[in-house]
Order: sequence, then C-alpha cells, then structure tokens
Amino acid sequence: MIWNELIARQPGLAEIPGRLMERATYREMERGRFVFRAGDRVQNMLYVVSGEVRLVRWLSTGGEVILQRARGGFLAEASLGHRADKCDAVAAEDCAVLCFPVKEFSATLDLDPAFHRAWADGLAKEVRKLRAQCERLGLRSAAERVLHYIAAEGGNGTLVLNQSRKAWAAELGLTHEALYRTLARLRADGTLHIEGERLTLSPRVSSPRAMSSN
Amino acid sequence: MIWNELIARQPGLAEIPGRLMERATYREMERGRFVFRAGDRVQNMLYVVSGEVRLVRWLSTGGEVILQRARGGFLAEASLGHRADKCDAVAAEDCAVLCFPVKEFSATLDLDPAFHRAWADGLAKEVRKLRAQCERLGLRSAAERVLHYIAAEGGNGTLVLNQSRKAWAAELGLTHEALYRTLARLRADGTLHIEGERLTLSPRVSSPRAMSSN
DNA sequence: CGTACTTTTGAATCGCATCAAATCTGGTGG
DNA sequence: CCACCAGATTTGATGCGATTCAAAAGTACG
Repeated sequence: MIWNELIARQPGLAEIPGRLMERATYREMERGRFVFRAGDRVQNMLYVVSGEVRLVRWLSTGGEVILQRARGGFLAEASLGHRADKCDAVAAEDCAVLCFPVKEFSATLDLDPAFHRAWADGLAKEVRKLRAQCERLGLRSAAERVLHYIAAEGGNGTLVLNQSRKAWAAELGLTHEALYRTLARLRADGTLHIEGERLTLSPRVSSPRAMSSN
Repeated sequence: MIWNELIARQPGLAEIPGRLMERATYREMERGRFVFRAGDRVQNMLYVVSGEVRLVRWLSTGGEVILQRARGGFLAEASLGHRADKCDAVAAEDCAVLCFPVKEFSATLDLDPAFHRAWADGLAKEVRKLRAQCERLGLRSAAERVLHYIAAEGGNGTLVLNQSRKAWAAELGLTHEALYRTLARLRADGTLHIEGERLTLSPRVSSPRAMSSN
C-alpha cells in the first residue's frame, strides 16, 4: 500500500502521527459484508478510505436505523472510550478501510497533545455539522431545506454539488422526485440559478418566501 | 457555594481540575431567561448543574428547532473554538449553571491530558446523540419517529418523558397536534402503553433482516 | 449495443400542517 | 376557597405538499 498517496487524498489522515500510521492495517471488503457486529469488543478505530460503511441499529419493530454513513472519515468515533459497540457496521458499497488498534490510538492521544487537539477539534466540527443537519431536517418544506443547505454548505451563495442529486435528496431527507421538482420550481421562479453542478442563489429582490402562490 | 457537595452530585464535573474549578462562577436563572443570544461573543463554557438549558434556532417562519437539551452537562461544547455562537441558549426550567472562562478552559485542556480525554469523550457522546437525532428526523412518519425515540432514549423499551409533550413534539420535528394524534393511535393499536410520563413499547418480536441496501 | 443507474415528468394518494376550538392543568391572587 | 389566567392537552375539519407508483428520457460504462 502506498501510504503517502493515500494520505494525500485523505485530509482526515493528515494529523495522525507517523508512529501510529505505521500500526494501521489496510483492509478491503465487498458490499454487504459486516465490518463488526453489535456486542463485538472494540478493537480498532476505523477510517473509511473509499466506499461507504454504515453504522446500523435494529429496532424492535424490525426496522433498521442508519446511525452513521462514513465516507472518507472515521467510523464510530464515539466508540473510542467504549468496551463494546452497540451497532452493526456494514459495508454499503465495496470499500477500503484503515484499522488503527484502539490501544495504540488511545495511547497516542495521551502522548501527543497536538494530535489530541486535532481529534477533539474534529469531533467538535462533527458536532457543529450534525447540529446544522438537525436544523435542516427540522425544516418543514423541501424548498427551505434546499436553500438552507446551499446557504450552509455553499460558499458565498454558490454550491458545487459533489454528489448525485439522488444522494443529495437522501441527505436532505427527501425523495429524489421531491428534490427534482423543488429544484425545477426554484429555478422557474428565479430563486435559484442552476448550471450543472453549480447551484447559485439569486440575490433576493422580493419576498423571502420562494415557493407557493403568494 | 459548596463546591464539594456540588461536584459529588455531578459526575460530569469530576474530571475538571481543581485549578479550573476555582475559576468558575455560579449563576442561577429562571425559566424562559436567555443564557446567551446568537451573535454573542463566546466568553464562557457553561455547565448546567440543575434544570435544563436548550440550544435553539428560530426559523424565519416562526418555528423553533431544538439543537441541544443540556441537563447535568455542558452546553454548546462545540463553540469552544469559536468566536461567536450561532444559537440562542434559553433556560427551559429554572436552572443553575457554572460558567468557566473559555480562555482558562482551553489552556487547561492543553495542560491536562486526562481532562482533555474526558472532554473528547463528552464530545464523542454528543456526536452519537446527534447522529441518532438526525436519523430520527430522517424518518418519514410521525409514528416511526416516536418509536425510534423511545428505543434510543428509553431504557429497556420504556421512556420516562422528562418534558412536556409539546416540547417533545418540537424535538421530534412535529407539530404538537401530530404528536398527540400519533400517541393516541399507537396506544389504540396496542403498540404503546402509556401511563402518565411512562411510555412503554409492547414487545413485538421480529427478527432483524439482512441488509436491504439500495 | 446493452445494462444499470440517474434524471425528469405525470397522476393519485396519504399524512402532516394548519386553523379552530374545547377542555384540562397548575399557579396566582383576591 | 374560588376566580382567573396562561399554558398544555385533546379533538375536529380542511388543504397542501411530499410520498408513492409509474414511466420515459438521459448518461456512464463495459
């Protein structure tokens, strides 16, 4: 495995001390495979290099709940201080992961204040991101969620979408049909300018309410 | 203020070094009072000793989104590295808080690895909570959100609600009418047993299916 | 080419939001 | 103790918007 190249592509790996990096093992797995199961002892901190791994919990009603979708980042960071995981981790696509032994990982945090700070900062950033996501999902209309997303994630009123619209729809808590229709309407009434992956908010001239018959 | 007694009651305070503890100030505030407002400069890290403080955002439509409910724990931990808060913090009940000056707080983190570790663990816990909340808000029906909440927050299938149902509705991203109706229906069809604040899932056995994936 | 997936539009349905209003509750003060 | 008030709880009627089911056109890739 060519570490340097890998690290260059993964900003999340940059802060990891070389000593710890050397202890990592590389694994590939195919879609549908379990990375670990609920009740397993926590042995590794996993970084998802490519593909997607999901943290899943099963409801007593039989339904499944997706707790995390890790892509290009750590999986189940919160399990660091825990003996066992409460969730299953499943490869949602063919994927590659780096496994850091928790013991070494934990020890490195204690010995390397800079790394520790980076780790805590990463967690804090995740908290902020998740809060924004919660706020967005609390919005009642599709249009509001779209505009909120562009305002939050886009730079200066312009968002360059780095995923399919279908995937975006899932992230917004909408069906893809609802998203397509909403984008079409926002473009039609001039709220949004769309060219390919670039979505730009039009400088608002009139009322803040974009949708509906006002 | 009798620190020792206070600390004994608050497991979250145990890890805080005495040096930092001495710099804390104690404040009490009545229900409905704002602890801080969006845009205020971050001056203190707040620990909620008693009562409840909520982090909320107000929607342009007038609705509210509850981003955090702090009870016996820190509020807005993620604001540590930030200049200003983006949310209002409001006392949901009469409450008492400890205020730690951010500068001292931050410096102590750097000097005390054990404290730093405890802090990171707290952040990780918050991440897990928020992930669960995002998943919940992604559920499309009111009933699913209610059941998910009970499964996630309740112990052993039973949830003791520690807030009004109206407030709960806001947390679930529903109107209070929708929540009342949903609870009535779930009780009627035997899915849920309700007595006062105690909500208990009826044990309906069904086995976890394999990944359905997309 | 052919397959798989995304994008796009259409039509029907359903559930939640909304508006409205009655009852219940806890707390305050006369 | 009762009157009163603010807020929570509960039920009803209605409309809108998202889901759902369906299908066609576009796109990437071997």
